[in-house]
Amino acid sequence: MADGEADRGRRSRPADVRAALVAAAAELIEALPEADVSLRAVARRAGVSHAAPAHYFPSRADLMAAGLAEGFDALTARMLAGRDAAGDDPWEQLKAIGLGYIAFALERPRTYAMMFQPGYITGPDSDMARAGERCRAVLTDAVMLTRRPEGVDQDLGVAFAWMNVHGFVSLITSGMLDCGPIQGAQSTPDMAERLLSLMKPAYTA
Amino acid sequence: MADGEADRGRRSRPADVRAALVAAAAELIEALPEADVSLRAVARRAGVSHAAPAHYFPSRADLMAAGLAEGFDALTARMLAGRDAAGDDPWEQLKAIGLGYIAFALERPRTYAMMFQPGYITGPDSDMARAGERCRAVLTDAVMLTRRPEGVDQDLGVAFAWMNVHGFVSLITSGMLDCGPIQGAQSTPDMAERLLSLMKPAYTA
DNA sequence: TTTGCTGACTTGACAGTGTCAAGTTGGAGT
DNA sequence: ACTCCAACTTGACACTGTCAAGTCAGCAAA
Repeated sequence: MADGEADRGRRSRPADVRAALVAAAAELIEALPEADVSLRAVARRAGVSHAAPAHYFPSRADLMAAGLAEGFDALTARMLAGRDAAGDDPWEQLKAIGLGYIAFALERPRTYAMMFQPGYITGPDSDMARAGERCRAVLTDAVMLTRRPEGVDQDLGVAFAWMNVHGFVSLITSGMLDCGPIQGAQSTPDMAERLLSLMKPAYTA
Repeated sequence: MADGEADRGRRSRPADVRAALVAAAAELIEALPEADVSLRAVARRAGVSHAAPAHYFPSRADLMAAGLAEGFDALTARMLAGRDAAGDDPWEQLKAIGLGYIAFALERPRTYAMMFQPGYITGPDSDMARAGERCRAVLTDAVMLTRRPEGVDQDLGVAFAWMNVHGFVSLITSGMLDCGPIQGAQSTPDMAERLLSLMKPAYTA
């Protein structure tokens, strides 16, 4: 992205290999169980030797973190799309953000689960941590606009909203929660909508 | 446990080795990151050869599942202890169950996280699945006793409560949520109490 | 007592893994 | 033309899960 000349190289200038590795990692993260996403499998898919990743990433965790940072950015985009499609009511906007969040997590369950796996965020100033921070900011802004009951400060409101959507998708994807047999809920999105509606009292005056 | 004669064997009758393996697995699951809990490390800790586990468990996942089933039972016990220490009000009982749930998860974070990792529950009639079912039953019973607003059926109530506590502890243990900087919350349990209180409108008429 | 058998492991091997050390190579700079 | 160096590759090591084969105590039958 920094330099524009992309014409000269026959193949694989440094930036290309790095980008290919990250892209391959992102693909395999969604395609395979976490334990099977090996450094060597990523290298194979990117068409480089098994030790090439070591030149760009100190360890397997760092390569995974690069792929997961893209996941956070995609999640952020989904939340923003939901918000912008909603009306002007702060609560409706917050709910739309939550539904966008849930939609992303259910579409890319393995990526989502791995994003929250401890061990991949190395430090508070890593790419992945900053991507996560941008994601959180969307939620924080939306909560800030709501008029909450007394005692529900902004941080509490953010925590409540986040733990609801995160808990929901985690239970679904881990197979603990079945939306099928639940009375009156035809589908998972329908169930998500009904559940998020239960949060309303915390975000309306 | 099934047979009483423990005197004859010089050492390691079959039940002993199996139990030692499960106990070693449960210990290592809490002591080490998930990827480091290897079949061989468990076997070493139990004092048997690296292939001994294969005689009792078809694969690594099955051995882990046995350790995690114990985790579900401990979680169930914690929830029951919370409920029994609470008063008669159904909502207070439900909240106490939630706080017990959270306390367990924060005390044994790695065990808890692994319990919800997909891939360890092999089938609906596995030991681990049944332990999970017993755990869920405690929550279901407590929700059943509450008087909920119209439209909040029992399944919806169970899902809402579960996703709240599960989401909370998952965000905490994955480092996404810090209780430190949150206004007015001195500690994580204090924060948990304030957050669970936000669920009250869904469980009171 | 000897024989044969079976369950409960152990030993050994194989392919695959993350990571480190050393080698190779193609292009830029002088 | 020569040097130099980044960008890899090759090779090795210890470790992993799983399978095949071996060992060995205890027991039933002869």
